[in-house]
Amino acid sequence: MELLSPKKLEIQEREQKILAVARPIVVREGYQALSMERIAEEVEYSRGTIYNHFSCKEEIIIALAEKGAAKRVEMFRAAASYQDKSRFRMLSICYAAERFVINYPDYFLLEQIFNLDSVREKAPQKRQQVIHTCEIQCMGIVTGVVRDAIAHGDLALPADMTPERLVFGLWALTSGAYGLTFTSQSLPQIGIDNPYSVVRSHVCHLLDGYGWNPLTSTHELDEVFSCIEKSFGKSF
Amino acid sequence: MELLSPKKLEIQEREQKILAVARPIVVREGYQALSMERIAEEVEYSRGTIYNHFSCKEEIIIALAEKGAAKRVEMFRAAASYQDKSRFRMLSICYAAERFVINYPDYFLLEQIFNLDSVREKAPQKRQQVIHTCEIQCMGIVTGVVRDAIAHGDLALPADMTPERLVFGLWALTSGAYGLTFTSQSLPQIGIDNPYSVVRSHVCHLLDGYGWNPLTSTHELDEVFSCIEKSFGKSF
DNA sequence: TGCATTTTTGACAGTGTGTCAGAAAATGCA
DNA sequence: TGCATTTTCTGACACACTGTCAAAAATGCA
Repeated sequence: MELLSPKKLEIQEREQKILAVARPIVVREGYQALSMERIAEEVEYSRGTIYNHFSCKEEIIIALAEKGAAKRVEMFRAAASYQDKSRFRMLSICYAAERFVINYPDYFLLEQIFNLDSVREKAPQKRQQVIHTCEIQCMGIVTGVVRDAIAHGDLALPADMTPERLVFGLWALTSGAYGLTFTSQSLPQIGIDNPYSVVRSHVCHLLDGYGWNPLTSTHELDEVFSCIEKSFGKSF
Repeated sequence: MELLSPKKLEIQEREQKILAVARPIVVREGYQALSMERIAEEVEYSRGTIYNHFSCKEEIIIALAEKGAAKRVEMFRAAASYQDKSRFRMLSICYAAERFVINYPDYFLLEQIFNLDSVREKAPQKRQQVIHTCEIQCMGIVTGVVRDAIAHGDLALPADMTPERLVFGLWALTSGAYGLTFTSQSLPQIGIDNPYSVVRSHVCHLLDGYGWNPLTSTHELDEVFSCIEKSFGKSF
């Protein structure tokens, strides 16, 4: 399909190499520690060459975050396509969100950094658009499951609630919890040693609060999730 | 109590002046735009003098975040001290959390910046401790209300749930939602024009999911919150 | 091979950091 | 008040990083 000259190929490869070098720096030492100078040293090209690929270090952050966003879409899509009761599909997506954070904590951290205005604003519009599109895609996948639930009579939303609003709540709950997991120093001290199981529990009770059938009783919770876990096997 | 020499007083005042100058820079132009150089220019002292007060710009961020954390504790305390049914007190605290973000978006943004490892790690341990203590205090206030609810028979938690875990869920939901409100570009596009009312609704349904009495029916929701709003009047 | 095009380089000007020796100011005391 | 002592302030210094651009090197094609 694409017959690239050796030079073009080298350039493409170098782009990936730059990202590969940048990623551990950002993740392990923070955004502050990332500098074009340092990247140039590590990939053994001059700073000018790095600037041919990325206009600034913020663009590198976004390029990394893009990969994460695409991965999440992929995982959500797989989870939603699982054929079963609507509630089970919803929980599968929550499981996917959990696995995303556990399997790719780097991507999650990068997302947090990207979310800072000061970082996002410096990067080119086009890159931001890619991530935005992924966000909308995830949203679409999850609201799709909610709509299916309503269509199948598993769920009846109150007048002031829409599928989007419900999903926003789940999104807030999970991203908030995982965010706190990474940033708050208080969690172990107050006895939250496994935030993931807490999130699972809250998601279930929130769905219960909206009457999304079939309700999950507490003792079934682990069972349901281990069933979901099995059905995905090693694929996540 | 404290008879300070005029010089000591001047120094104290200058510290506040530095913070007052730094705050709008961080909030309006982002963490990137804050520099000791710029602060020095604006307060009309040399850079060396600024360094006598704060070891680095990260410490300035934390000093600002400290004020916000203290404010939140104050608001939570006021909300929890409201004498009424446990569920009503819980919702009052959620209202306080909402007002905090609405009234002091600067503080909320600063908190987000402070939460980045790269910023937090550079600041002195002692400052971090202050914020951590505020976090624990807030936690204590809210879990106190949960414990009261259990003691009064308004709430019975399932076996795997503790007051701390429940509060963690509410904390995640609210901080996640408000975080998204500030950072996500997708919200208006998917019809989330008032995230605050969505959070209110989810909090109520989550509490319903746990069977925290008296359950709030959807049409009562606005009523309950406007009642809370009135009871605090202008105090928030 | 030679020449046009593309790619790479590193020097440059600019902005910022954190430190520290010495200048300046404030304070205490006879 | 004058003067020694202490405290506070300053700006020059060494260093790190940014983003640019003219010149150098590599590449590819006739």
